[in-house]
Amino acid sequence: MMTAGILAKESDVPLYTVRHYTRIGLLRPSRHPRNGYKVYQHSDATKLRFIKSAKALGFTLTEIAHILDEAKHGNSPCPLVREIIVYHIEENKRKIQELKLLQRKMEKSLNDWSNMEDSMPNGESVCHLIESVAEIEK
Amino acid sequence: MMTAGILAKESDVPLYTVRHYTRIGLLRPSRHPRNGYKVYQHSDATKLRFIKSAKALGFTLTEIAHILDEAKHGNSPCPLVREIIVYHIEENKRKIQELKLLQRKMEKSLNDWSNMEDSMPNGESVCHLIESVAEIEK
DNA sequence: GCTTGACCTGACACTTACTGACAGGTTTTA
DNA sequence: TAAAACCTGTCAGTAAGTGTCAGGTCAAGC
Repeated sequence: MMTAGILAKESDVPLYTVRHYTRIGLLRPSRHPRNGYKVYQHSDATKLRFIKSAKALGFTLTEIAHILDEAKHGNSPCPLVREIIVYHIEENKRKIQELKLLQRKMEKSLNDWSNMEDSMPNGESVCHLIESVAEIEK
Repeated sequence: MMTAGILAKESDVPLYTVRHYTRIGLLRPSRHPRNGYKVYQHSDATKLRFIKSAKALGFTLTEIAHILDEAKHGNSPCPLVREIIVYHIEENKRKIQELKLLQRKMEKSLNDWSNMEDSMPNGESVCHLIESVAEIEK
């Protein structure tokens, strides 16, 4: 039994994150009958810890919501967890390749530009440095 | 002199993107006096081409807006372009390292989990697979 | 018993770069 | 002349927060 601020502090999570999770329904506090303040339980701290761990493993909040939902319905969320991480492993591999490609492209551009003068913009060109990269790719 | 649809088609950009760029002020069409339709010039096509190229090099729309602004004020945007790409090269390097770390973590987790049974959630645990990863890290 | 400061509340705007849908007005083509 | 194609502005949604606002509540000190 605690307020949002206490839960945030004890779980080492910013207060606005606790509020955000509450707003999107990941956390479902009850209400203090007297003042209407949100009241969190010990199980919310467990849940918040789980959310932190899952996020650190690359799970999105939407996926975490599905996992929590599965658990709430009395099913083991583990098969879903295995399925999601397999997908993330593939996606992340793709993403890394994409960023590496961009990295090479940026480094090559900067290098090529070292021999080029700055130019003034006109109706046909904004910055010939960037336009030259597009030209090469054609 | 053309409408949004024509500009989009000629520049091979989705119509909603042209509208989006217009809404955020990257493109500034005049108005047809008769029907109030937006009217784009040849220079907008040049600009749109530039935006496409800059985006492909990793520039954000906000950065592109600054570059365009510099050009509009009659200054060469090239120094700014060089400065931004140097920053992106560093940032992207960092991002790649971060994703590689995540990749190793995910692969190790999936591997470790192959020897673990699925579990049922309770008040102290949601999914022991994910919680075990957090435990190891402590 | 009252004030002050810390804490709580909901609501909203902003971030990135679109993506999609909506209702209604205009233009072109058959 | 009517239907098809295209135009308009506006709004909501995406992911995951981050930040601000005005105002309500609580505990401590005087």
